[in-house]
Amino acid sequence: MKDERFSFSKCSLTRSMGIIGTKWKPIIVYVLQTRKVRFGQLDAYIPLITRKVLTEQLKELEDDGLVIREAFSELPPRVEYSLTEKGLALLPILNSIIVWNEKYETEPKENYCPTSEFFKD
Amino acid sequence: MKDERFSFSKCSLTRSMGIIGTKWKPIIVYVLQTRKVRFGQLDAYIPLITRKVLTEQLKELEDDGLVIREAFSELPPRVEYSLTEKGLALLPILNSIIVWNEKYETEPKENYCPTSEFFKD
DNA sequence: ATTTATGGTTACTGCAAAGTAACCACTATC
DNA sequence: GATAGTGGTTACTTTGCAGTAACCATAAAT
Repeated sequence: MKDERFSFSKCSLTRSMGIIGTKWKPIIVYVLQTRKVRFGQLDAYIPLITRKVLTEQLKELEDDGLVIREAFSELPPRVEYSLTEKGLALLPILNSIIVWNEKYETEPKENYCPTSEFFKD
Repeated sequence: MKDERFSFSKCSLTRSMGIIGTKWKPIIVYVLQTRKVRFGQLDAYIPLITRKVLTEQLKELEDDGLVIREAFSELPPRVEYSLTEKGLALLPILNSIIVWNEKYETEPKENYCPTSEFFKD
């Protein structure tokens, strides 16, 4: 997030929300898990995300130190994304957020968060 | 957060970020802890927050089921805010987010998150 | 030439979060 | 009357997130 109101805050919580408190980043991190995933796989697997937003968010996640982007010199072009240690450390927090929400959501809804379970090697 | 792109999402993570992924709500929840705190105390203790935003965020936190607002029939007017069980359950998550950020922040900064430690009974 | 595969990029738009500035209501005190 | 205490409310503005639509580049296959 480029919003300096978040990133320039003296409060660690606020700075953190500037990184993860967005619509798509948590999902991307959650989907990556421990795998290396290609752009097109992410695009196909995360419902409703546009390639424009996916590109942006991956770039920001890379800037924020959560994601590694590995480009290969080959054609068709091939790029793989994976989590850094920092990104991996966020996973249990995301899981606890899901558990928290599902426990206390007023009108319980199904959880359709994409996971990495469906990726084929 | 009124943004329906978050609250109407099928993904529990996205709905959660719609509730907590904002600038001020995490701080407000963090400050409340287990205490009953008055509007003016929150205003005085959370640096830089405007009464306008504080009012809004408290209202939304109440709507989201994280905060209880208790108004007393007296003058001067007295209103007290406290966390619900749902709000209390979020505290350890906020703590782990702080720990995560401080561990992995590129250029470590001081953490000036207001806490409830300074409230006098 | 057209389509497919791969990973994007660009121009534009709408909307909500957050901020600024001013104001409100009631009561009590000086 | 002015100030202070309490808890707000209102009108307006700025900014960035996210979405829409179209396009780009390279290579290979039909």
